[in-house]
Amino acid sequence: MARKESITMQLILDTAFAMTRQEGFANVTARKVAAQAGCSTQPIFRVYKNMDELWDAVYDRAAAFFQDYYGLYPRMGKAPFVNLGMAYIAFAREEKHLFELLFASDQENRKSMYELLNGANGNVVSEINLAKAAGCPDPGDLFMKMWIFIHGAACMTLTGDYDLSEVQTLALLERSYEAFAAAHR
Amino acid sequence: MARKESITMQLILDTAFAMTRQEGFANVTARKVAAQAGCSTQPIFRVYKNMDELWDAVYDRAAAFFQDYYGLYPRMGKAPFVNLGMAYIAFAREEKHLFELLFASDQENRKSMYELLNGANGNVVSEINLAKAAGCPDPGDLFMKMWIFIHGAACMTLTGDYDLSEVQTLALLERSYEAFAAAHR
DNA sequence: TCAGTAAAATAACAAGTGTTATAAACCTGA
DNA sequence: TCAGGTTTATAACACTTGTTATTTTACTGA
Repeated sequence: MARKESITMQLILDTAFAMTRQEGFANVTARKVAAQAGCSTQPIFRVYKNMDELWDAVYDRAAAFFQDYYGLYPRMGKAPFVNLGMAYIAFAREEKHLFELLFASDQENRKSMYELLNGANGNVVSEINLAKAAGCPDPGDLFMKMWIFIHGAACMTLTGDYDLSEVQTLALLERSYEAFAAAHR
Repeated sequence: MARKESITMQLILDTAFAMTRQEGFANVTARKVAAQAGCSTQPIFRVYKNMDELWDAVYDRAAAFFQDYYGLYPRMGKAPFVNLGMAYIAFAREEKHLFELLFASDQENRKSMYELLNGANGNVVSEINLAKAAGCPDPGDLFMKMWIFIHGAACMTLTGDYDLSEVQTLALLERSYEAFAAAHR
């Protein structure tokens, strides 16, 4: 019937995502994706109506990527929220552009931070339950405080204003949790 | 000798700065500045060698603007760092684009966060001295923790993930200071 | 008054952008 | 084999960007 498809949606999304990881979506253009994928710009606009649709796809991919990243990140902290926070800060350091896309940009189609963190596995809910089980009277409030702190460290990483080692960060988060939790008693 | 200058450096910088305030420097183009200033693009490049130089000028102006903003911001907090933090967070809410330019972008010519905060008046140093006078054993460390927290809240306002009132924010910062300070004892 | 000179306006260039028209390539059912 | 239809490549369009010739304007010292 017709010519066989050689440039798949997969290939285009893979390429655009890889470029976003390396240089941010602001530097992803139709021609650059095409060059990287070894084709013309035509297949891109066959698969995605326009660049906005490609952005949506890259965004969803980044969200899934973060979920995987958290899933694979080693558990080193004992206090609630600390493991999630460690992964978050490491993600900011190692995946600057993805972090920006997901957590530090003000796009139209962006999900809320809570939605992204909680993901499909209910990461946040689990941690809040942990805090509740540990006897915290207001675990939601504690989460808010911890997350403001953690987000602050992550954002400072982006601009180079925070540069503590993993070990130091772990201690910082554990102690901050302790400080916030103590204030609740 | 020559024609009188009608488009001054002042006018161009004022215009570019006002536009940056409203829509961010990413949306400031030579033609748009010219249109706003009621002239052609030529005077811009007479005064500034290129757009990068204009960026530098706008950046310095923004830094000075933040200093003024802090100077005029009402003192409502008692604990060290709280007033500075309140102004910082309000600045993020009210001057989104300037905040981004100064504190949440990763440009080449950007100053460090500490430099910007401390300014010409030694704002940070004063606050650290206050904490020391209040008997804090490690005021530098306390500042770091407080500032991570404050920066987190400010960055969340940018993305709409933080939306507490001024009164609530004040209470949050005061209590956080207490929590961090208590952990130092 | 008028020549010289600096500033400003006009217009253009070269890149780079998203997107689309057109033409070539290629696969498959008949 | 070959006609129809889909995918792809090639070009092009329309637009925006920074930046720079070129020309016009207007001021001032003589």
